[in-house]
Amino acid sequence: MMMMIEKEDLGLSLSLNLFPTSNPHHLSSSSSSSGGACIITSMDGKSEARPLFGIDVNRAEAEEDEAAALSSPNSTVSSVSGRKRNEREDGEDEDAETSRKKLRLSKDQSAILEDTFKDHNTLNPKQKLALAKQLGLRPRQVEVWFQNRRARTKLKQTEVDCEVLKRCCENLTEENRKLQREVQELRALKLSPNLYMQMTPPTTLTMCPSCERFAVPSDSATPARHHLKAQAQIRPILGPLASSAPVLHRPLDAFRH
DNA sequence: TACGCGTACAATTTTACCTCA
DNA sequence: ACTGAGGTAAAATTGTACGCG
Repeated sequence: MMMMIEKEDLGLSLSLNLFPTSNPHHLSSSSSSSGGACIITSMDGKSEARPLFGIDVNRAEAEEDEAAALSSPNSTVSSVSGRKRNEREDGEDEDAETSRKKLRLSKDQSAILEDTFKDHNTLNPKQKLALAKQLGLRPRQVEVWFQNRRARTKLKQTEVDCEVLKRCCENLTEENRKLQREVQELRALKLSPNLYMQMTPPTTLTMCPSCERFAVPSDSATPARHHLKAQAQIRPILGPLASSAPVLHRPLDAFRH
């Protein structure tokens, strides 16, 4: 499974080239082969007669779709209502088996689509039509590819965002742990007053840049708004323990008891 | 304002292909 | 070597929402 995941990384749908073509536009299915078929022997040993590029579904209406793509850009589902959309193809109800054969894009097709997607992740009708023509696909297929590609991109981005948030959460948890320890240490110091009087200020003692005073327990009990803001601003200079805002003055709460 | 059309998107289904027992 | 089950990615479908003329 891992191999597959690597191979298909980020939807770079580089399918196995079952239809090796020397022709860059390779679409061996183009013109001459429309309606033709080849015998495919798959890895699992099955052999089947399969239209080149699965264009039984695809190729048949390519031309009429091209015509329709501009005037009534299609192809798109919402414009087909009233009857089942998978029946719209051809009108004639050929074998249900072949009516939804899935096309596997060739490497070249995928590469071209990817390149185009890099430039713009949506297509206007003219671009769609041109690309479809270039690839020997139906405009609808190009459209679907872009839709799915956008979905993959979004999913990937969501995963990245999730990972960032996860790390952020871990950092905050760790910092919280450190601050809790600090609180405990300060409490322990408070229990021995002599030591407490001689101690150096705690690392989290903050100074308000607007009034230039150190925050003391009484201040922090009813902090003015600008104090809170100021503390957040100067926090970065207070050392490694002070790296995130949400728990700003908590350690000082320890002095209240 | 209602309506039809075209498009994008989310969710889902279907298909092709891979790995492994 | 062959086969079927299970899993994954991606092509395709379906339903919905939105903007525009």
